[in-house]
Parts: sequence; structure tokens; C-alpha cells
Amino acid sequence: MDSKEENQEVIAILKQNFPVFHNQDLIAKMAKEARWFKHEKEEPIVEFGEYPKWIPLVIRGAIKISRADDEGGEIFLYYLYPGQTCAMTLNCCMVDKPSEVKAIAEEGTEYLGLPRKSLPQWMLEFDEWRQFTLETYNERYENLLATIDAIAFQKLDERLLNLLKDKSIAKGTNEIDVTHKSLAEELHSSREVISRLLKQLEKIGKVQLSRNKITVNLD
Amino acid sequence: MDSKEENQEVIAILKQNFPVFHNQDLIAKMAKEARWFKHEKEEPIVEFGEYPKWIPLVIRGAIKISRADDEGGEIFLYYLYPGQTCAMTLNCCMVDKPSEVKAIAEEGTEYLGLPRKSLPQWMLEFDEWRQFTLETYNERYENLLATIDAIAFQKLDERLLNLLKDKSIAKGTNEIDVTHKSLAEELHSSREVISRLLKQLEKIGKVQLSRNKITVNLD
DNA sequence: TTGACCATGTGACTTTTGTCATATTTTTTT
DNA sequence: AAAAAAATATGACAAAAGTCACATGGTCAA
Repeated sequence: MDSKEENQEVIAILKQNFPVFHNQDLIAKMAKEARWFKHEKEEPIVEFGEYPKWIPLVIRGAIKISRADDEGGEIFLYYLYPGQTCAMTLNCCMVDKPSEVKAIAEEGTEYLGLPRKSLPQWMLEFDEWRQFTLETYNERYENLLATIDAIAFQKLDERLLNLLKDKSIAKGTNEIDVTHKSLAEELHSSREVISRLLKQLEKIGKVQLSRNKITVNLD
Repeated sequence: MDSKEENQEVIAILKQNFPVFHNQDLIAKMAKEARWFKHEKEEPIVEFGEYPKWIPLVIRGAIKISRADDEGGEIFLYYLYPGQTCAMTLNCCMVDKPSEVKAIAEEGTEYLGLPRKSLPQWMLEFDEWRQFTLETYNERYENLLATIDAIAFQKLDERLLNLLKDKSIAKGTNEIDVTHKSLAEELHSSREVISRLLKQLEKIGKVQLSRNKITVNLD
């Protein structure tokens, strides 16, 4: 396939996953300057403190965004799904500052990376791009508020069940491959506690447990 | 004082508090269209679910932003100080949606309200305004991350002390007029627990307690 | 000044969560 | 196959935070 055909395909994929964009000129520029990224499951995409150079337009899979503290503590924030991008990265790219969050591919994930140097120009030139930027900020702001609600107002068992439901959505199946240990890390809790709560959830029929796998009952 | 002189004064105050803005044209438009707001201590500025019509450029005092859940629960998010504006309001005004947070004057507070209808035009016209918008989003995003860090990683006594220090900064004095009850609400805890923790903090010399007043020792 | 209403203090107890120790089972490595 | 590593289970206990009950003392209005 020659480069022109390839470009046509990128444009098609962009249009399919980001129907927000209509402006042909903008779409052409995005397709032309974008680089294609693939990440395997569990692969780190952006580390805490790293300077992102590409804004990810998610095409397939899900990206897990989480926050880390000084002593290896971690807490899950939210997922990025196809059709979305990351406000944090957007911001980092606009002002060239290090990321305050960590991004990991939750599943096999593909995204189009837009180079940061193009942003200022697009910001000036395209109303659609400004609109997209604002909506992205807005969505992430809401995600963070939802996270705060969860930590401040919910008990651990409730948060655990919600996390499992989130993962089920992120993976597109109710069979989730996780260990109790990794769940504990994402909720900033301890393995034993999570094991116990999972047992309780199993007892009341919300989940089924097996080794390295949890099946969520979506009602 | 005639309206032209008054306008000159607004311009001076704007420049003084928001040195980010240099563009005379933008400053003139802001001054012309802004409305002046004053709020007494404890006065509500924006309720949860309300549609804000004015973007506040804080001139004096401090605005407390907090989040509420369905059952009257509440949690403090952050303060807005002179020279700042509210990303949430900015967003609400851009897309005309209800506020997801609550704003209350922590002290006697004054701000310039910019009418939402002017935003789209300024966004197109002024590079400085775009820049200011982005920086505002960025700051609020960082505030929320800091809040999440606090709730997820810190214990209640640490959060309590930090809240008192924040208030001390917001009020510009280390003598704070608060009741244990209101502190408990802001931290989404209970009055008795806060009373006990305050006693402990007093014992180790971090604060002095008296009725309706707490003196913070800043070291 | 008397009673109503706050704000605060405190003991006793519960719930939730975290920690430690130890056991069992499965998987992987050698 | 034996040893090591990883995942899970579980009891006992500790710490953090929440709840209930009740006491005390200040403030303010009638």
C-alpha cells in the first residue's frame, strides 16, 4: 500500500472514531502529522514525571490513568476510551511540563499520536479543535470529580465493585483478568482486605472468583 | 465620579490583580463589560446545579469551592484567590451547563464578573485570553489532583491541619473563626472526631483552641 | 435571670480498614 | 520432580474513624 492510500485509511479511521471532526482541512492535517502507536496489555505509555510529546487520540482498547504518591502509593483515576484524548497530556503538551499522572494500556491499545508542535497552530486555526480541547478538559474535570466523590463518599466495597464494573466496560467483557493484589494497588488498599471484600461480594452474588480472574454480574 | 473615570479605575484594578493581561483592547473590553460583585463572609456565590452567567475574576478575599453528594455530604476542594478564576464556571459558561460544585465566600470577597456571552468572541480574538483559559484549566486540574492525594493518601489529622493552614492563608491571619462542626463538614467527617483530633493537635503545640476560634502555629 | 441553643469535651462502643502471621494451592522455573 | 514464586484464604489483632450518650459551659433573647 502506498503512502497516499495509507493516509486515506488513517483519515477513515479518524472519522470513524472521532465523528466530532468535520473540517476536511483539520482532518487531513491530523492524518498527515499523526504517528501510529500500539501498546500491549499492561504496557506503560506515560510515566509520572515524563514530558509527553504526543497527544493520544484513542482508537482501540483503553488507557488507565492513575496517580502516584511519593512512596509507591497509587490510585486509579479513570479510563480513556476510543474517541477520547487525555486532558493532562494536552496540557503538558501546550506548556511543555511533566506529567502528573501515569498512563498504562489496560488492554491491547492503539492510538494516533498528534505532535505537540502542531497544537498552537490548530488552536488558532480550527474552531473544531478548540471545541474538542474544551470538551476534553470538561470531561476530565468531571472524571476527577467522580473520583473524589468515590474516595470521599463511598466505602471500599462499593468502590471495588465500581472498579470491577469499569474494568468490565474497558475490556468489553465481564470476565476480568486481575489479581487481588493489583486491585488493592489501584484502590490504594491492601491485598487481604480486597480478598475479604471480594469474598463478600461473591457471597451476595455480585461476582464469581477464580484464580487470576473475576467474573462480574452486571444487573 | 463619572462612568469614564470609574472605567479607568476598573482597568487599574484589573491590571493590578491580573498582570497576565497586557493587551489594551482586551483589558478595555473586560473592564467595559464586567459587573462588580461583592459578597459578605459565608455568603453563597454559586449553588450546586445553578447555571453561572458570570465568570469571576477574583479581586479580594477568597472563594471556597466544594463538592456535595446527594445526601447533604460535602467536601472541600480548593480556594480561589485574587488573580484567579474558576475553571468550572469557565466551562459552565462556555457550554451553558449547571455547576457541579458549590462556591461560597470564605471572607468578604469582591470580584469582577465577565458575561458569558463575551467568551466565544474573546476566545477567537485574543491570544492572551486563550492562554489564560488554558492556565486556569491547568491550575484547577492540579488542585483536584492535590485534593485526591489528600483524601487518598493522608490521614484525617494531617488533612485537618492542612485545611487549617489553607484557611489561615485564605484569611491572611492565623486566627481562624470556625466551629468544629463546620470543619467536620468540610472534611466529610464528624464533629466528635474533629474535636478529638484538634485536642491532639493542641497537645503537640500545632494549634490553640478557643470558642469559635482556632489559632494555627505556622512553623 | 432563666431557658433555649450552640459549641465543646469525653467515655464507651462499633465499624471499617489495615497489618501480621501462617496455610494452602497453583504455576513456573530449574 | 523438586524448589521457588505467585495467588488466595483466613484468623487474630491493631489502628483509624464513626456513632451514641451525656456533660459542661458560653451566648443570647425574652
